[in-house]
Order: sequence, then structure tokens, then C-alpha cells
Amino acid sequence: MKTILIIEDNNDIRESTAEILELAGYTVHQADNGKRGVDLAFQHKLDLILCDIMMPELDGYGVLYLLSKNVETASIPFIFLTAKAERVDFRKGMEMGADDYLTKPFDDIELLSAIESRLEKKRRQEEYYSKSLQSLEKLSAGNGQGAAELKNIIAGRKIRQIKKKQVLYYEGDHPQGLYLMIEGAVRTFKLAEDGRELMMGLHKADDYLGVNALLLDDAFTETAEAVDDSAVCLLPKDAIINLVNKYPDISMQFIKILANNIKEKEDQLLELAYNSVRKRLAQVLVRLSKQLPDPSQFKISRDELASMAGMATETVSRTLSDFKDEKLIEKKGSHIQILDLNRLAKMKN
Amino acid sequence: MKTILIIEDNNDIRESTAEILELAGYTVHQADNGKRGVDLAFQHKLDLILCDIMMPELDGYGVLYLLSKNVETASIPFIFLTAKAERVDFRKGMEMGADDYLTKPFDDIELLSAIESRLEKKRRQEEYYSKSLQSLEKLSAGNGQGAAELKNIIAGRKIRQIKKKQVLYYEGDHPQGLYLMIEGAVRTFKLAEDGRELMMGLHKADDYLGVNALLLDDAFTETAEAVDDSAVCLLPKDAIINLVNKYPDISMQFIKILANNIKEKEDQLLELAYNSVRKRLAQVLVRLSKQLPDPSQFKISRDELASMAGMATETVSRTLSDFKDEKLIEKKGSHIQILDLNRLAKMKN
DNA sequence: CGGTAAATTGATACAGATCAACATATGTGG
DNA sequence: CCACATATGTTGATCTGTATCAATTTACCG
Repeated sequence: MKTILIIEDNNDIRESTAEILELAGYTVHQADNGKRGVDLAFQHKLDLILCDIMMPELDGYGVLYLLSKNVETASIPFIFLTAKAERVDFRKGMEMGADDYLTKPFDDIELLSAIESRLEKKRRQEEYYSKSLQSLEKLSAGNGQGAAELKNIIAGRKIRQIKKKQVLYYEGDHPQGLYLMIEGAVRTFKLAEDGRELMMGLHKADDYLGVNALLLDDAFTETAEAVDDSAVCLLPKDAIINLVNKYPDISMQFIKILANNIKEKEDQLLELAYNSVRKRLAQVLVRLSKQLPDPSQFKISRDELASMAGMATETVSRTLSDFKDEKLIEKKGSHIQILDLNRLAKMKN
Repeated sequence: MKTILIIEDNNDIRESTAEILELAGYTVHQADNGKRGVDLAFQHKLDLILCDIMMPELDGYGVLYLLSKNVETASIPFIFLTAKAERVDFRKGMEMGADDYLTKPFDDIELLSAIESRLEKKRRQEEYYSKSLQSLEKLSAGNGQGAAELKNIIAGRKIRQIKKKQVLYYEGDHPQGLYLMIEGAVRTFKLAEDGRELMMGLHKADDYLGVNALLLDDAFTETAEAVDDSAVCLLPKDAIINLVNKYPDISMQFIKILANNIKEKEDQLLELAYNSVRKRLAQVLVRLSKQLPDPSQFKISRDELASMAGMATETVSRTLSDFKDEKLIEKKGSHIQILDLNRLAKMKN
């Protein structure tokens, strides 16, 4: 039977909720503060967590943060219990990776249906993505012995859902493992001293994330944030390091990833140093069109474009308007449609 | 006894020179055009090459170019034979890596002493650098089995001298192997479409060059040019690839090099995108001070600084003058002395 | 010591940032 | 489903940092 953890400082609420769940046939663990909750989550194999936001010691956000940083607990469905359905809180929680919200007071039906629907969703997702995983196997490429083991590791890992705008990891965090993207898109960026951000890369299905930090055994040098709802698979650090040390075909694979990365960065440097804003933006559009699922049209904010091309958002706006006048693109709001990719790619300074 | 190859289309000159050399006790091979000369150079183990510049089929520069691209022949002393001692020719030849010039007509004494002095120089250099190699061994670091083999490879390789401004390889060339810097400094740069160059890196003793291209088995994406007279050691491609595939400690070493490289490039990107010219130049000076042998003072042209910081040479001039006024540096011609490294490093936008 | 290359300085032009006002989209609650 | 609110995008006016062009001055090397 499924196991559920309740983290809630109010004894009445916690115990009555536990009672309901036990009656419904779940195994229940209880924690009366965040710290204990995290401890319990690490000790037991859980299927779902209910967690209050406002708590002494360690609040709900803190719990979620700690759990999401650990490989084992990151993919456990997480439902917040909250007194007032405050807008801000809701957003913040969802952005951090909570799966649902329950507003107190809730009745039995509300509670049980939220839990069931969440567990069911999880199940369906796992089923769905196990298919994606199979298509990925070609990625962990080839014939070597290492490739086979890598496939095993990938197949055995849970898949983690990431909602749009949610952060996968922050610059300065230490890597838990290697992220393999299953679906969606994630952007990585660095922050300048003045807070402006510069996009370093855009990653889609089949890409590895955090290769650098993992292999150097150092902190992340970039922040990774989901552009769309995405799915990633976290391959544990030790297993990967082990594989790299054991199988030349695997280490060669990573070497190639790194070396290609360098090439890209060098090109970006050259571009940034000597190309006009016009040309830079055109290149960004071309790159996006190649990397995003639909090559002819996509949604992207001016802010993101600006941080990709290293310029001001207003300038992006103006330049896009120019492009539109020149029949290179069509645009409406944040929706951009490429009309003449060829001419964009050949744009001169 | 030493073996010498003469490449010269004029039969009289070639044969009389060969005669002199044979009388002096050298083994002599002769070629009456560039192509045949290159063939002979690949077939025989040579100690020195004499080569005419003006020849049909393949001229002296072509011969030198082809030989310098091959691992086996790159370090053979190369002396040009030339009719008029034209300044331009001289420069060009020396920049391409010729070791000496003999102006026709030359007498026996001139010829023999040039050859002897060149062979002697070579010998002394090898002796000198074999010491450098020993100090390098710590580089091919550590304890693994691979490290030991790498040491062997390095110890067995000839050392190649590179004169200031000489090009080690061009963007688009295919790598022969991996360059390990023994002494001096080499800069790598990329060319923008309009011909301006952007410096990607500055490499000094103990650095590997061309890691990227070699491991990707692709063309060089940058041009490498000596900043000072330098010495490099060319480790043959096959041997390195072999080592990487065989020993995890070696592949890990390269992975670290690549990953660190990416980090650097990312920082440069951020810098280039959002920092003022002032700050960028300051950072470049700081980086130079860290990478060059003498941290407090060095010689560098405004052009090079400009291409490192991605700006116009005039702007470099102006900014350096500002720095001087602010007592951050002292300068005279292309000679720069750092006065306040700390304040330079902390320069704000 | 003279000729050439490199560095400096001044004047000017202009791309793109910034500030500000406004328009349009997007999402939410009634 | 509409109306409101907030976020996002657009456009205009202005300012500024840096490139560019041109004229000297200074360094460098045989």
C-alpha cells in the first residue's frame, strides 16, 4: 500500500488528517515540524508528502527545497497545505516544484481525491516517460560496454517533472548528479554583477545538463530554469563518475560533449564581440528555430531574447519590429513566426 | 654520421654543394624539386635540410609548410638557400619556422659553418629542454598507469622551436597531434568575418594546445601563434587517442582541461556582454599578469590587448592612458608595468 | 640615426542603452 | 464572459560609450 508523510505543526489537523488517510488504507508517517519531516523523508520510501507551509524551525518551502535537492526524494509528489490561498504563496510553491495545493480547512473528499489524482498522475507520467526513455536509448550511444551500463542506470532512474519557470539548479549549488533531459526545454544562464542575466545555452530532449560541474566535482557555474514544462532524469553522481572511470566509450562521449560545448562558446564569443545587435538577434532566432521543437514558430519573451543576445529588451523589440517590416518574421505578442530563415541566417552586420 | 637533404633545382649548385658536404663527412640526399624533396624527407631520417626558395612545382615555402605539418619532420633544422637576400623573403621564411638563411653564392666555409652551428644549436636545445621535460613530468600528473605511459610519450618526443609571431597551426588545419608547451607563450585566436581577430586564450608552459580539435577529431577552430619564442612538444595523435581510450586517469585529465576551459569561456562571455571597456581591459591585464612569467610587468602590443578585450586599439590606448593617470599602471611603448593589481581586479563598470 | 611601425591624441559619428510614456496581452475574480 | 489589474511589449526622445577617421608623436631596429 502507498505510504504518505504528513508534515504539519498543528496537532489536531495533523492527527485528524492521518486518521482519514489510514482509514483510506494508506500507511501514514507524521512529523510536527519541517526538520523532522525531512528526516523521515530520507528514512522511508514515500509515495507522497503533505506539508504545511507556515511552520516553526523549517517552513514548507524549506522542506520542499531540501527534498528537491536530493536524488531520492526529488520525485516524490508534494502537496502543500495552506491556510489562506494566497496568490503569491501559490506561485512560489508551484515554481519550486510543488505538485498541488490544498486549502485548509479541507474535507475528506477533497483530501483523498487530491491525493489519488496526484498518485494517478504520477503513475501515468512514469508510464508515458518510460516510453520516452526507450527512444532515448540511442542517445547513450553505441556499442561499448559502458553504453549498456549507462542505459541501465537511465532506465532505473525516476523521472522528475519540472514546471515552466521552475529552477532545476542554481549557480553555486553542488551537483547531485547529471541531468538528462527527457522532454521540454531548459535554459541555463549566468548572472552578471548588476543582476542582468546572460543565457549560456538552451537544452532540449536528449541533452545532458550539468556535465561540467559534475565532472569537475565543483559547484554549478550557471542556473538552469525550465522554459517549458519539462521532464528530466537525474543520474546519480557516483554512478556516472564510476562509469566514466571504468569505460572509455563513456568518457569519450562526455569529452565530445564538452569539446562541442567549447566550440559553441567560442562562436558565441566571436559573435558577441564583433557583430551588430541586428545580426546577433538574427543568429539567436536561427539557433532557436533549430533547437526548439517547432522550427517555424515559438513563444519567447523579449527578456529572454535579450539575455540570449546580450542586449537591452527595448532593442530586441525595435529590431524585431524591423525584421517584421522586412518580412523576415511575423510576430504577435510573445509569439514569433519565422518567415525567411535563410535570409535571417545570412544577415550581415 | 649526420644525414643532410639538399633541395635545389639548379643542378650545378646542388651537386657541388653535395660534394662539399660529402667531403665533410655528411651523408647527403639530393632532390631537384620541392615535391621530391618532401618525399625524401618522409622516407629518410634526416638531421638537416637545405632548401632553395624559388623552385618549379613546389617552392621552398611549400616544402617548409608541408614538413612543419608532419610530426616526424617538423623538428628537422631547415635552412633556406636564396639568391638575393631580400628582406621580405627572409621574414616570411623565419616566421614559417626556417632556422637560417644562406645567400647564394656561398663558399664552403660559410656553408659548413652554418650547418655545424645549426646542428650544434639543435643539440644544445635538446639537452636544455630535456631538463624542462623532467620538470614537466609532474604535469602528466599522478599515479595512474596512464600517466606513466604519457610520460614516456612525452619524454620520447622531439621538441620544436617556435619563433615569435610564427604560427603553430591555422584555423581549419587538421591536427597532427597534441601540442604540449614547454616554454614561452602562444596565443590562440579566431578571425571574425571582417578580419578582426578575437583572442581566445593565452597558453604558457605546461599547457596543452589543440585538445579540442584532437579529441573531436576535427579541424582546429582557432589559429595558434607564438607570442614569444617558444618551445612545444608534439605528441602524436594516435598515441594520445590510444591513451585516452585505454586509461581513465588520462581521459579524466582531459575532461578536466575541457571543463575548465568551458568555465573560462563562459566567464569571458559574461564579461564581454555586460562589462564596460574599462573593466574588460582591467580584467585582461589581471589575467595577463597571472598567466605570464613575470606578473608585475610584460610587453604586449595594443593590437593584442584589443583583440583580447574585444575592442578598438585606439580605445585600448586611451584607456591605458587613463589607467596610468590613476596610478594603476606604468607604461612605456609596449611595455606595461602593473602598479596596483588589486584595484585593477576590483575595477567597477 | 633614419625610416618604419606602433602608440597617442583629437574630432566626430553613431549604435545601442536608458528613461519614459503608452499600448497590448494575459490572467483573475466577480 | 466581462472588467479590471498586472505583466509584457512597443515606440519615441535622449544620452553616452566606443568605434572610426585622421593627424601627430613616440618607440623600435638594423
